[in-house]
Amino acid sequence: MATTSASQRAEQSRREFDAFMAGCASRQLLDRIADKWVTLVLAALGESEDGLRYSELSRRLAGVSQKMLTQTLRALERDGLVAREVTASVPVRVDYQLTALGRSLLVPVMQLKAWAEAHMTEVLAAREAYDARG
Amino acid sequence: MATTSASQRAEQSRREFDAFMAGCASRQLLDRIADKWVTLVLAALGESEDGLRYSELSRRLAGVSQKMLTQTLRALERDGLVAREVTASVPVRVDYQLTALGRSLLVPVMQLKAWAEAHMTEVLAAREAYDARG
DNA sequence: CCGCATCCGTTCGGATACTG
DNA sequence: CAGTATCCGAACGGATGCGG
Repeated sequence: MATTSASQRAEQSRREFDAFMAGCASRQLLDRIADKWVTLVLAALGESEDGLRYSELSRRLAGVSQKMLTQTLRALERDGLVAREVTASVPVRVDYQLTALGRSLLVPVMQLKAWAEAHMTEVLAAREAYDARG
Repeated sequence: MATTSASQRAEQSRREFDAFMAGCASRQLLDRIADKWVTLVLAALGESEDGLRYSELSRRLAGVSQKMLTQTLRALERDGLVAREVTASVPVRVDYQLTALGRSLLVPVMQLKAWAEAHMTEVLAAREAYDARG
Protein backbone atom coordinates (compact mmCIF):
# COMPACT_ATOMS: atom_id res chain seq x y z
CA MET A 1 0.00 0.00 0.00
CA ALA A 2 1.33 3.42 -0.91
CA THR A 3 0.30 4.97 2.37
CA THR A 4 3.16 7.45 2.15
CA SER A 5 2.29 9.07 -1.14
CA ALA A 6 0.35 11.88 0.44
CA SER A 7 2.99 12.76 2.99
CA GLN A 8 5.69 12.42 0.36
CA ARG A 9 3.98 14.90 -1.86
CA ALA A 10 3.46 17.18 1.13
CA GLU A 11 7.12 16.97 2.01
CA GLN A 12 8.20 17.73 -1.51
CA SER A 13 5.90 20.69 -1.59
CA ARG A 14 7.33 21.84 1.71
CA ARG A 15 10.86 21.57 0.42
CA GLU A 16 10.12 23.84 -2.52
CA PHE A 17 8.35 26.13 -0.11
CA ASP A 18 11.35 26.36 2.18
CA ALA A 19 13.59 27.00 -0.78
CA PHE A 20 11.52 29.99 -1.78
CA MET A 21 11.33 31.17 1.79
CA ALA A 22 15.07 30.99 2.24
CA GLY A 23 15.47 33.45 -0.59
CA CYS A 24 13.15 35.88 1.14
CA ALA A 25 14.79 36.89 4.40
CA SER A 26 12.13 39.42 5.25
CA ARG A 27 9.46 36.81 5.72
CA GLN A 28 10.38 35.80 9.25
CA LEU A 29 10.54 39.41 10.37
CA LEU A 30 7.31 40.21 8.61
CA ASP A 31 5.67 37.34 10.40
CA ARG A 32 6.87 38.85 13.65
CA ILE A 33 5.83 42.45 13.17
CA ALA A 34 2.70 41.46 11.32
CA ASP A 35 1.38 40.01 14.53
CA LYS A 36 -1.92 41.50 15.51
CA TRP A 37 -0.64 43.35 18.59
CA VAL A 38 3.04 43.90 17.92
CA THR A 39 2.54 47.11 15.98
CA LEU A 40 0.29 48.56 18.66
CA VAL A 41 2.74 47.76 21.45
CA LEU A 42 5.58 49.19 19.39
CA ALA A 43 3.63 52.36 18.71
CA ALA A 44 2.59 52.73 22.33
CA LEU A 45 6.13 52.30 23.59
CA GLY A 46 7.43 54.57 20.86
CA GLU A 47 5.24 57.42 22.03
CA SER A 48 6.57 57.48 25.60
CA GLU A 49 10.26 58.15 25.93
CA ASP A 50 10.99 56.28 29.17
CA GLY A 51 8.87 53.21 28.69
CA LEU A 52 5.62 52.04 30.22
CA ARG A 53 4.55 49.79 33.06
CA TYR A 54 2.64 46.62 32.30
CA SER A 55 -0.57 48.10 33.67
CA GLU A 56 -0.11 51.28 31.66
CA LEU A 57 0.27 49.27 28.47
CA SER A 58 -2.77 47.28 29.42
CA ARG A 59 -4.82 50.46 29.78
CA ARG A 60 -3.47 52.04 26.62
CA LEU A 61 -4.24 48.98 24.52
CA ALA A 62 -7.71 48.45 25.91
CA GLY A 63 -9.21 45.40 24.29
CA VAL A 64 -6.15 43.20 24.43
CA SER A 65 -6.27 40.33 26.90
CA GLN A 66 -3.44 39.85 29.40
CA LYS A 67 -2.62 36.65 27.63
CA MET A 68 -2.01 38.37 24.30
CA LEU A 69 -0.23 41.32 25.88
CA THR A 70 2.15 39.11 27.81
CA GLN A 71 2.67 36.86 24.82
CA THR A 72 3.45 39.82 22.58
CA LEU A 73 5.83 41.40 25.09
CA ARG A 74 7.68 38.11 25.53
CA ALA A 75 8.10 37.71 21.80
CA LEU A 76 9.37 41.27 21.42
CA GLU A 77 11.74 40.82 24.33
CA ARG A 78 13.03 37.60 22.85
CA ASP A 79 13.78 39.31 19.56
CA GLY A 80 15.61 42.12 21.32
CA LEU A 81 13.07 44.78 20.36
CA VAL A 82 11.94 45.70 23.86
CA ALA A 83 13.72 45.66 27.22
CA ARG A 84 12.02 44.35 30.34
CA GLU A 85 13.02 45.78 33.70
CA VAL A 86 11.73 44.31 36.95
CA THR A 87 11.74 46.38 40.13
CA ALA A 88 11.50 43.94 43.03
CA SER A 89 9.28 45.98 45.30
CA VAL A 90 5.92 45.16 46.86
CA PRO A 91 3.92 45.09 44.79
CA VAL A 92 6.20 44.24 41.91
CA ARG A 93 6.76 46.82 39.21
CA VAL A 94 7.69 45.92 35.63
CA ASP A 95 8.69 48.45 33.00
CA TYR A 96 9.02 47.93 29.26
CA GLN A 97 10.82 50.17 26.80
CA LEU A 98 12.06 49.97 23.24
CA THR A 99 15.64 48.99 22.63
CA ALA A 100 17.72 50.76 19.97
CA LEU A 101 16.77 47.94 17.63
CA GLY A 102 13.10 48.40 18.45
CA ARG A 103 13.29 52.13 17.80
CA SER A 104 14.96 51.53 14.45
CA LEU A 105 12.12 49.19 13.47
CA LEU A 106 9.69 51.93 14.32
CA VAL A 107 10.95 53.95 11.33
CA PRO A 108 9.81 51.68 8.49
CA VAL A 109 6.70 50.78 10.44
CA MET A 110 5.76 54.44 10.63
CA GLN A 111 6.35 54.81 6.90
CA LEU A 112 3.93 52.00 6.35
CA LYS A 113 1.51 53.75 8.63
CA ALA A 114 1.97 56.91 6.58
CA TRP A 115 1.15 55.00 3.41
CA ALA A 116 -1.94 53.61 5.05
CA GLU A 117 -3.15 57.03 6.12
CA ALA A 118 -2.48 58.44 2.67
CA HIS A 119 -4.22 55.68 0.70
CA MET A 120 -6.81 54.33 3.06
CA THR A 121 -9.67 56.12 1.33
CA GLU A 122 -8.65 54.69 -2.06
CA VAL A 123 -8.58 51.20 -0.65
CA LEU A 124 -11.95 51.61 0.99
CA ALA A 125 -13.38 53.02 -2.24
CA ALA A 126 -12.02 50.09 -4.23
CA ARG A 127 -13.48 47.73 -1.69
CA GLU A 128 -16.94 49.29 -1.89
CA ALA A 129 -16.84 49.33 -5.67
CA TYR A 130 -15.88 45.67 -5.71
CA ASP A 131 -18.63 44.71 -3.29
CA ALA A 132 -21.17 46.72 -5.26
CA ARG A 133 -20.40 44.75 -8.40
CA GLY A 134 -20.75 41.46 -6.58
CA MET B 1 -30.71 35.83 35.35
CA ALA B 2 -27.96 38.15 34.26
CA THR B 3 -27.16 36.12 31.19
CA THR B 4 -26.02 39.22 29.36
CA SER B 5 -23.31 40.35 31.76
CA ALA B 6 -20.53 38.54 29.94
CA SER B 7 -21.50 39.79 26.50
CA GLN B 8 -22.06 43.26 27.90
CA ARG B 9 -18.57 43.36 29.28
CA ALA B 10 -17.23 42.01 26.01
CA GLU B 11 -19.07 44.69 24.13
CA GLN B 12 -17.76 47.41 26.37
CA SER B 13 -14.27 46.10 25.96
CA ARG B 14 -14.80 46.02 22.22
CA ARG B 15 -15.96 49.62 22.22
CA GLU B 16 -12.81 50.80 23.97
CA PHE B 17 -10.85 48.66 21.55
CA ASP B 18 -12.54 50.22 18.54
CA ALA B 19 -11.96 53.66 19.97
CA PHE B 20 -8.25 52.99 20.12
CA MET B 21 -8.31 51.45 16.68
CA ALA B 22 -10.05 54.45 15.20
CA GLY B 23 -7.05 56.54 16.23
CA CYS B 24 -4.74 54.14 14.44
CA ALA B 25 -5.69 54.15 10.78
CA SER B 26 -2.84 51.90 9.81
CA ARG B 27 -4.29 48.87 11.55
CA GLN B 28 -6.71 47.84 8.84
CA LEU B 29 -4.05 48.10 6.19
CA LEU B 30 -1.53 46.33 8.35
CA ASP B 31 -4.02 43.51 8.80
CA ARG B 32 -4.25 43.28 5.05
CA ILE B 33 -0.57 43.34 4.13
CA ALA B 34 0.39 41.35 7.20
CA ASP B 35 -1.41 38.40 5.69
CA LYS B 36 0.84 35.43 5.26
CA TRP B 37 0.90 35.47 1.46
CA VAL B 38 0.10 39.04 0.52
CA THR B 39 3.70 40.21 0.70
CA LEU B 40 4.90 37.34 -1.42
CA VAL B 41 2.28 37.90 -4.09
CA LEU B 42 3.04 41.61 -4.09
CA ALA B 43 6.76 40.96 -4.42
CA ALA B 44 6.26 38.39 -7.17
CA LEU B 45 4.02 40.71 -9.19
CA GLY B 46 6.36 43.62 -8.53
CA GLU B 47 9.25 41.78 -10.13
CA SER B 48 7.54 41.18 -13.45
CA GLU B 49 6.47 44.30 -15.31
CA ASP B 50 3.48 42.98 -17.23
CA GLY B 51 1.90 40.73 -14.66
CA LEU B 52 1.72 36.99 -14.23
CA ARG B 53 -0.71 34.23 -15.04
CA TYR B 54 -2.36 32.34 -12.22
CA SER B 55 -0.33 29.24 -12.97
CA GLU B 56 2.90 31.24 -13.05
CA LEU B 57 2.15 32.71 -9.64
CA SER B 58 1.34 29.24 -8.40
CA ARG B 59 4.74 27.98 -9.53
CA ARG B 60 6.64 31.00 -8.22
CA LEU B 61 5.06 30.73 -4.79
CA ALA B 62 5.54 27.00 -4.46
CA GLY B 63 4.10 25.87 -1.18
CA VAL B 64 0.95 27.93 -1.23
CA SER B 65 -2.26 26.03 -1.80
CA GLN B 66 -4.63 27.14 -4.54
CA LYS B 67 -7.09 28.02 -1.85
CA MET B 68 -4.75 30.49 -0.21
CA LEU B 69 -3.50 31.89 -3.51
CA THR B 70 -6.99 32.51 -4.82
CA GLN B 71 -8.09 33.90 -1.47
CA THR B 72 -5.14 36.28 -1.40
CA LEU B 73 -5.61 37.42 -4.98
CA ARG B 74 -9.31 38.10 -4.37
CA ALA B 75 -8.52 40.18 -1.30
CA LEU B 76 -5.89 42.18 -3.17
CA GLU B 77 -8.23 42.69 -6.10
CA ARG B 78 -10.98 43.83 -3.78
CA ASP B 79 -8.69 46.42 -2.23
CA GLY B 80 -7.65 47.71 -5.63
CA LEU B 81 -4.05 46.58 -5.29
CA VAL B 82 -4.01 44.11 -8.18
CA ALA B 83 -5.93 43.99 -11.45
CA ARG B 84 -7.41 40.75 -12.74
CA GLU B 85 -7.79 40.23 -16.47
CA VAL B 86 -9.61 37.25 -17.89
CA THR B 87 -8.98 36.12 -21.44
CA ALA B 88 -11.97 34.03 -22.46
CA SER B 89 -10.15 31.42 -24.49
CA VAL B 90 -10.12 27.65 -24.13
CA PRO B 91 -8.67 26.94 -21.76
CA VAL B 92 -9.25 30.13 -19.84
CA ARG B 93 -6.31 32.43 -19.19
CA VAL B 94 -6.16 34.80 -16.22
CA ASP B 95 -3.51 37.47 -15.72
CA TYR B 96 -2.79 39.46 -12.59
CA GLN B 97 -0.77 42.65 -12.31
CA LEU B 98 -0.22 45.40 -9.79
CA THR B 99 -2.28 48.56 -10.03
CA ALA B 100 -0.69 51.98 -9.44
CA LEU B 101 -1.91 51.72 -5.87
CA GLY B 102 -0.33 48.31 -5.50
CA ARG B 103 2.99 49.55 -6.85
CA SER B 104 2.96 52.46 -4.42
CA LEU B 105 2.44 50.04 -1.54
CA LEU B 106 5.45 48.14 -2.72
CA VAL B 107 7.68 51.07 -1.70
CA PRO B 108 7.17 50.99 2.09
CA VAL B 109 6.98 47.20 2.00
CA MET B 110 10.41 47.07 0.41
CA GLN B 111 11.75 49.45 3.06
CA LEU B 112 10.51 47.07 5.66
CA LYS B 113 12.18 44.27 3.79
CA ALA B 114 15.40 46.30 3.77
CA TRP B 115 15.18 46.73 7.54
CA ALA B 116 14.65 43.01 7.94
CA GLU B 117 17.67 42.16 5.82
CA ALA B 118 19.81 44.69 7.68
CA HIS B 119 18.85 43.60 11.20
CA MET B 120 17.96 39.97 10.82
CA THR B 121 21.20 38.77 12.34
CA GLU B 122 20.74 40.98 15.41
CA VAL B 123 17.25 39.63 15.95
CA LEU B 124 18.42 36.05 15.58
CA ALA B 125 21.29 36.71 17.98
CA ALA B 126 18.93 38.23 20.55
CA ARG B 127 16.65 35.25 20.14
CA GLU B 128 19.43 32.76 20.73
CA ALA B 129 20.71 34.68 23.73
CA TYR B 130 17.22 34.76 25.19
CA ASP B 131 16.70 31.05 24.66
CA ALA B 132 20.11 30.26 26.16
CA ARG B 133 19.20 32.06 29.39
CA GLY B 134 15.95 30.16 29.62
C1' DC C 1 -6.66 26.20 -16.84
C1' DC C 2 -8.91 28.51 -13.18
C1' DG C 3 -11.32 28.32 -9.10
C1' DC C 4 -15.04 26.91 -5.89
C1' DA C 5 -16.91 23.67 -2.12
C1' DT C 6 -16.09 20.55 1.44
C1' DC C 7 -13.82 18.23 5.08
C1' DC C 8 -10.70 18.25 8.84
C1' DG C 9 -6.58 18.95 11.82
C1' DT C 10 -4.08 22.90 13.84
C1' DT C 11 -3.65 27.20 15.75
C1' DC C 12 -5.30 31.58 17.60
C1' DG C 13 -7.25 34.18 20.93
C1' DG C 14 -10.58 35.36 24.75
C1' DA C 15 -12.51 34.27 29.48
C1' DT C 16 -11.60 32.65 33.79
C1' DA C 17 -9.27 31.28 37.89
C1' DC C 18 -5.18 31.07 40.54
C1' DT C 19 -0.06 32.33 42.28
C1' DG C 20 3.97 35.21 44.26
C1' DC D 1 0.77 44.35 40.39
C1' DA D 2 2.23 41.16 37.11
C1' DG D 3 1.88 37.38 35.56
C1' DT D 4 0.74 31.72 34.82
C1' DA D 5 -2.44 27.75 33.67
C1' DT D 6 -6.45 25.93 31.62
C1' DC D 7 -10.50 25.53 28.90
C1' DC D 8 -12.95 26.19 24.70
C1' DG D 9 -15.01 28.29 20.60
C1' DA D 10 -13.54 30.50 16.30
C1' DA D 11 -10.69 31.10 12.58
C1' DC D 12 -6.82 29.50 9.74
C1' DG D 13 -5.00 26.73 6.42
C1' DG D 14 -4.07 22.33 3.72
C1' DA D 15 -5.92 18.26 0.89
C1' DT D 16 -9.12 16.67 -2.12
C1' DG D 17 -12.73 16.44 -5.54
C1' DC D 18 -15.86 18.76 -8.71
C1' DG D 19 -17.43 22.47 -12.16
C1' DG D 20 -17.08 26.08 -15.90
